[in-house]
Order: sequence, then structure tokens, then C-alpha cells
Amino acid sequence: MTRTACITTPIYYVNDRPHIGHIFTTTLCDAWARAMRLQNCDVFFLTGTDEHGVKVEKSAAEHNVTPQAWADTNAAEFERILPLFQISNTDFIRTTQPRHERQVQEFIQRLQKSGALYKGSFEGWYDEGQEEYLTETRAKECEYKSAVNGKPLVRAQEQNWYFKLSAFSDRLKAHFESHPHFVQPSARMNEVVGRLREGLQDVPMTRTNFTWGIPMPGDPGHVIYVWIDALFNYITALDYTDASPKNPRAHYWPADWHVIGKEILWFHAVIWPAMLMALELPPPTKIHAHSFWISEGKKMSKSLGNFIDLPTIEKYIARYGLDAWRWFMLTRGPIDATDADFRASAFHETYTADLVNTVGNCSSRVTAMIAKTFNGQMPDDIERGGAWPARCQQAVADWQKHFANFQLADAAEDAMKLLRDVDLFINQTEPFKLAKDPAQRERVASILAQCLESVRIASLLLEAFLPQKMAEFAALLGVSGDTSWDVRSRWGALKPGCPVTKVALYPRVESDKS
RNA sequence: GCCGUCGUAGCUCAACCGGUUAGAGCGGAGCACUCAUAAUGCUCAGGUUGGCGGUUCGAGUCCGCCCGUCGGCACCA
Repeated sequence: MTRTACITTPIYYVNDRPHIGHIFTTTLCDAWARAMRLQNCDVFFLTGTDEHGVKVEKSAAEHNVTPQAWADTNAAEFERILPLFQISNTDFIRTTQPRHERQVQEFIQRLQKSGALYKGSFEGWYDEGQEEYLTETRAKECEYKSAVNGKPLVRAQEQNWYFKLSAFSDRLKAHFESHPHFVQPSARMNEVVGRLREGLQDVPMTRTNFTWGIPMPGDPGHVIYVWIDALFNYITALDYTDASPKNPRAHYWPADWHVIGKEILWFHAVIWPAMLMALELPPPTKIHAHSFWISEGKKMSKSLGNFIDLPTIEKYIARYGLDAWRWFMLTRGPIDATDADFRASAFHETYTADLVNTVGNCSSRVTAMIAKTFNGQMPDDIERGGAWPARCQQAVADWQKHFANFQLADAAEDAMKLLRDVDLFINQTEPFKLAKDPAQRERVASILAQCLESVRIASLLLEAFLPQKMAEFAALLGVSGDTSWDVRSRWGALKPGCPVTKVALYPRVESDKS
């Protein structure tokens, strides 16, 4: 029986344009999904778009189109760009799809039956121009005036459906205690636990001031709040209103990882698990909340206009290649608790140091020596690998452990270390010198065979990060994607005599000193 | 304001429960080598581990205070 794995990105709000943040999150998930697939896992990798809410309704009106048309256009853009980054998602869910809307209504009805919902009145500071409520702190910040038109905020009230979040306080606390790694990184876990200690308030889950959303079952005029609607995507994509074994997707839940940005942690770590508890469904296994990119030392913001947007990203890919882009995202990105800086100079240095000088050069020197010394054929290793099989096995084990813990950059480093060891080994054993002595031919054959086999295994470990060139390299060596993990991850997949040509995987790129 | 991060070599970061001369990568300097994409390997960083005080046989690692940074505080990846 094959293992299953499930990973999700947040669904992206269609009022936004795709930028480095979306692509970063999605790429993280993609690398993990690819790593699991390499290991023969049956992977469900979900992404999609969040399309309801007052902001979409307003933007649509400004553009003189229907909300659905506006959502269609923008959702299409999010979906269109996935192949540009070789994202290997297995589904793309949109919250305006019938499958989602139908199931959300059913889940809401179940929540109602469970007694987790009640109708109460909501009072708050209301911006009449923007037609939205502001939080108490936000209202204070704006001195109780609209940030947009300067008119005073009004005290407004409306009837809403509430989710009884407070009732789940103890169960949530118990879950956090028994699952100390539920939220990663640990700094984020601390934040959630700390806030949980302060007590929970029930959350409004419907609105009446707009209509672009999923109607509240049995209460016309009430629309399900976008966030509640959106969270359900993780299980509506699995048709999880039917959790029985007859549903071919049901076994993917609970998801191994919800990968999110830190700003939406509370919803995923607290509200979402509580709703699932109310529905008597299992919570997600783990949540990884990454941090943000900043740009050349400055926070990205709409007002500064320094977002790393799609055209900027496409320029990098045109210049350095997709692998380089993914490599920088995955190894230098804000995957943990601190923000990371996107600098053009750092991008260039990372590409040169890692992909050109290490991956590219090491594979090049090894294949070149074999091509020259052994007529382009994998030589026979009478030493049976020497110390290398164990060394490679260790790298594979470390890599697996790091991926299991969502430590992607560390997993990449496992492969890089292996390559650096190969470089070192070549300098120490000097096969290029020994090759001049016919008496040393067997020794040279063993050294080079060991090098190539180690490089091959390193490239396997890099394939989730660098899908383009590593797949190409594997194919060149005749050990490509349809070969099983057991064969590929073990020593000895390259047989003596198989053809080897000199490779040049990552060309040097001149830095543009302006 | 409340809660929470982080503050270690020029840069990016390591260091499990406190325990020998605090470690890598990148950049820089020198040397070696020539199979390779002017690549690679070796050597070189005398860092008061933000500051002050405390606990301890012993603290980067625990406690207190201070300084600085960043984040969350309900809908911006």
C-alpha cells in the first residue's frame, strides 16, 4: 500500500495580483510535494483562490463587471502562472465553484446542528464610505475617522451568526499540549499559545453588509464571512462532506501540512481546528507559518511600490533560469520565524556559489573525466564504493528527516554537503593525475565511479528543488523519474558501461554591475 | 499598550537537556592544483556571543533589568 501525503497552500485572494509572496508559499509546497512523490508517496497538493467578500464586490463594481467576472479574470491569472514555476499541484480549488459552495453550506448546517453557532448582535466602528467594520485598535489608530475619506466612523450594529470559539478553549489547549509541534516554527507556536491564554472570544461568521458570498443556509440576507468560507476549501477539495472510504479523496485528510504566511496563523491554528472539532473531524496534522520577504532591505508595500511582482520575477527567470529562482526561494527564503531580504546581489551570489560552482562544476568535472578517460562509459568500481555508500545513505537519511520536519533549506544543504565532499575527494585522490599511469587504471575507475554515483544521488536529493536540470541530468544518466525511489536512492543504480557525457548544467551568468 | 521573536565572525546563519580551545557557507587575503563552468582544495576571522547584574563548579544556552530589532493582536503570502 502506498503512503499518502497531503499539503496545501492558502487560497489566494483574487483581489490581489500574484507576487513573490504567493509564489514563495506555493513553491515551498511544491518542493515538499515533489520530495514526497520521489519517495513513491501518493501526494495531494492543493492550491486555489479565495473569491468572495466585500473587497471583490467593490473592485468588480469599480471595473463595471460582475463579481464573478472579476473573480474569473483574476483567478485565471493565479492558475495561469503555476506552470511558469513548474508547480505540481493536483487540484486548484476556487471558492466560487459549486462543489465548494454546496459543501460549505452543508458544513455550516452541521455546525448549526451541533450547537456551535448562535445568533447575536455585533457592534463596532463602521466606515460608511468603505462599508466595512474596523477593529477597535484600527479605529483608534485612525482617530475614529475613515482612513479613506476622513469622515467620522459611526457606531453601528448588526445581527450576525457567531461561532462559539470560546467553547473550544480547553480542547484547543489540550491539543496544543499534546501536539507541541502542531505549529511551526516554535516561535509561532508560542505566539498562538500565548494568545490562547488570554482567552477566546466568539467569532462572527456572517455578514449582512454585502452579498458576494455563500448565503447562510436558512437565513437569507446573511452571507458567510469570507474567512470561514475560505478555510473550508481544504476539505471541500477532498469532497469531505463524504468522509467515508467510498470517497477516493477522503483518505488524504488530515493534511500533513498547511503552509501559510504568518499573518493568517490565528485562523489556521485556532479557528480552523475549533471548527473541525465542532464537526467532529480531525484537525490538520501540522501548520507551517513562514515569514515575509522584504526587498533590498525595505519592507514591501503597496505604497512604496517595491513589491517583487510577476514581471520582476520573470526577468530573473529569463536571466538565471527557473531552477535558480526556485533555489533562491527555497534555500534563502523566510521559511522560519524571521523575514528574509530579497537582494539582487544575493540572488546572483547564491546562483553562482551553489548552482554554478558546486552543482554545475562538480557534475561537470566528474562527467568530463569519465568521458575522457573511459570513453564515455561508466567505469567499473572494484572497490564497491569504498566509504561512499554509507556516506550517501547518511545524506539520504538526513534529507528525509529534514523534509519530514519541513526543513527544506536544511534538506538542500544535505545534498550540497555531499557534493562538496565529492569535490574534496577528487582533490585528495587526484584521479586526473593517476590517469596518466596505466597501472592505476582500476583505481581511477573506482574513484570516478564513486564520484559519479555520489553526484547522481546528490542530484536526486536536489530534484525537488531543481526540477529542470536535475531531471535532465537523471535522464542523461538513464535513471529517470519512472525509476523507483528504492533503486534511485541506493548505491549502485549506475551500471558499468552506461553512457556518460560531459554535462554543463548551470552556465555562469555575468553579474550586471550598473 | 499586551503577548512573542530575534540580537553570535564583514554578510547569511549553526551550536540537542547549561559543560572541553563558540562552528559552517558566502565575501576578502595567501598557498596548492589543473579533471572541471578563471572552477576546486588547504590556510587565514584573534568575534567582550547587544549591555548590566544574578544563579551555578561551569552560561551564547537559565533568571532579572535595560537597549535595539522584528512580529502577532482577528481577515495584506
